[in-house]
Amino acid sequence: MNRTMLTRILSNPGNVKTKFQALQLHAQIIITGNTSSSSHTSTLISIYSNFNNLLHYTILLFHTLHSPPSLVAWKSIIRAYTSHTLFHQALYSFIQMRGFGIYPDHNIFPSVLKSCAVIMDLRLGQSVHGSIIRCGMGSELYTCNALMNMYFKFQGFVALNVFDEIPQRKGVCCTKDLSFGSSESEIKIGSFVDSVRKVFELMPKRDVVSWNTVIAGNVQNGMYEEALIMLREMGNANLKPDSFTLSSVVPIFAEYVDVIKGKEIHGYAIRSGFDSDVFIGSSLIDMYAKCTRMEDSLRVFDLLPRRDAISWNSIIAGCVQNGAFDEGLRFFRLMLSAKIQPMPVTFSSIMPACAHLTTLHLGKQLHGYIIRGRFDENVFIASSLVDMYGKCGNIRMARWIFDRIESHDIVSWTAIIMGYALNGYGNDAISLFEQMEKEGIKPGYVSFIAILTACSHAGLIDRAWDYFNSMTENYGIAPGLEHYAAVADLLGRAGRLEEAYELISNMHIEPTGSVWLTLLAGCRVHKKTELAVKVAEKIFGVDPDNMAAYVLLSNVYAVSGRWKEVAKLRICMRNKGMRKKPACSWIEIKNKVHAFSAGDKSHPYYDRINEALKVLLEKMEREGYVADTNEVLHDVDEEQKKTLLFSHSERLAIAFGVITLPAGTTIRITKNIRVCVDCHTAIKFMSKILGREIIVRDNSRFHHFNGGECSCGDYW
DNA sequence: CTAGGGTTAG
Repeated sequence: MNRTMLTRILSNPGNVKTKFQALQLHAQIIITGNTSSSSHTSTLISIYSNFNNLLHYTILLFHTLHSPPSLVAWKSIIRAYTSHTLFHQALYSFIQMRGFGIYPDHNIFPSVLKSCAVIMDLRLGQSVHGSIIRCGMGSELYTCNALMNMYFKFQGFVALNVFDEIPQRKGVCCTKDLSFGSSESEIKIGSFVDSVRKVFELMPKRDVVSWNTVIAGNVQNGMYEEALIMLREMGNANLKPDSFTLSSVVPIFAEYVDVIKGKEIHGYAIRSGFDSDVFIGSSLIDMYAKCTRMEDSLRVFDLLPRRDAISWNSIIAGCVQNGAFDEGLRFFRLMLSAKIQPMPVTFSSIMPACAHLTTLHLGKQLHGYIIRGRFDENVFIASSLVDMYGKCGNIRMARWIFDRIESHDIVSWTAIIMGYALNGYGNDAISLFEQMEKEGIKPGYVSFIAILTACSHAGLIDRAWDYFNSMTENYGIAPGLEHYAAVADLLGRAGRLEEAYELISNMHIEPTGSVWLTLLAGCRVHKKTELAVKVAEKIFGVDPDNMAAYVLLSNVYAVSGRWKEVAKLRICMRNKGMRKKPACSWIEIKNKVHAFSAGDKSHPYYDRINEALKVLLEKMEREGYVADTNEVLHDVDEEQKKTLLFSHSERLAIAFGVITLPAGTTIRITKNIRVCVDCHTAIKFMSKILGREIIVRDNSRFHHFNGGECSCGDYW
């Protein structure tokens, strides 16, 4: 190859199609001794920068330039850095280029603006905008699109309240190095949406990307109505929504829980042939799931021709959010066997399933996976681990992980406080809450649920009122159903039933059946039949099929011996097709869950369990245990009542734990309804006699039995 | 030759 041929090739760099050709060309330049020609080298840099894994050659060549790099060379190196997500380096090169007095041309600005947007350099971004205007590029289509995108990213950044961090985020980009723009320009918080509007309005021509950028930006900043207006205007401008538009718009209807509108978009996507798009698919899966339409969600997932990590995340999160925990776990396993790498969010989505199922072994397994994948430093994941261990009753592990989180945010604080609350350590929860406030973290809606739960489970009425009032007065948070329920529950169980009734009657939002239900439970504990009937009527007024209310009311009647009423209720329930869910307890032994229901004789070890219970009972009675048959709500004689008590599901599960687990280890069981008074007393005796910790999780909390005491302080 | 999208914990 001679010089003329070389020049011809280099004058038409678009002809270089493969990496091999590029390398060959490089060799030719060296062979023909043309290395000192900076125009040849610049062309080669630009050729190299088009290829993905030739970044090192690009950089190397760039630094061998003898004379100051040309605009082509600068653009190539900036483009190469940007495409390798090395945004700081890209911006540094841009600033250097300006330092050489070289004027950028229109097609370099989009990359520069993107880099500013990614590394959140607000100052440089605005400064580049100034120079764009001064270069007369202020109405160039691509540049304007990139500008609008950048300003929307900035807006989101400001909304996150992390504005203080900006000086540290400057990185290598020091504004003073810029030879253009006002280096000390003030950043006006909240003006970024206005900046977008200005850019958008001044655009002489807008394409689909312009509209998509504005629509997506509005959605990401929570301005849904504005986004929908823009969608309509886009149509008026005779531009058809594409797959990008649709996948930005679908999340709006997920947020609005508007499945009708969501389906409309879905239909449009199908008609336009976008329904196999992974992006749209994922947002549709999420939208249907948030609208509790899991069948539709699953169908979209099944019909996707290609599934990436995000489609898997969406379906897993959807299942878990809708309470289909086993299904969620199934998809998680399928994801792993489909060889799709889980992402940090995957764990955050699946963890609540372990927390709800209290499958500690599964949670531990996931924790192991997280540590091996080095995901454990992610705050999201750490918080969900704290939550999971707290909800599985392993408060020590929850605390251990909590203490290892570098900087605690509101979510991790709330998770640990809730952990202590559920496990009956009300005072620890309160001192953590105070510590959180001291460290300047403002408690939010959920934090108050946690602290009120803590007060409720520890019987701290005055503290609860203090927090309940301070929530509105000091933090401007209006109490929601959960807050009312926690306080009503506390008052109810403390016997202050009239006060609870007053509270619920004067709520600023309409009370639901479940709020009244807490009071009904209080009536049952304190045997207040008249009030119970009144409360039950309130419940059936808003929620006629509330089964828990039927069960509680029938228990209230049973306590006061009104068996006729009990029978009437039973018939009523049967007519409504309701069946009382049988009491059931579980214990996990060697990763296997063993379930027991009261009087259940089906377990293969039944004889040994029964024997163990008998031995235990003898020892308990010697220690002073007397069976309390008051709580047996069946119209039977004393002896039968005792037999019924002794075969309660929690006792069977504990006895099975005693005969299978090594002596001294903790026995953990889960029960689907509240543990009864007599079993609570009995388990206290058991923990003392056996000299081991027994942890019982019922449907609302944990009981840690140790040395004859329970963490709930007999208050539950 | 440069620009835009989906999933997340209490």
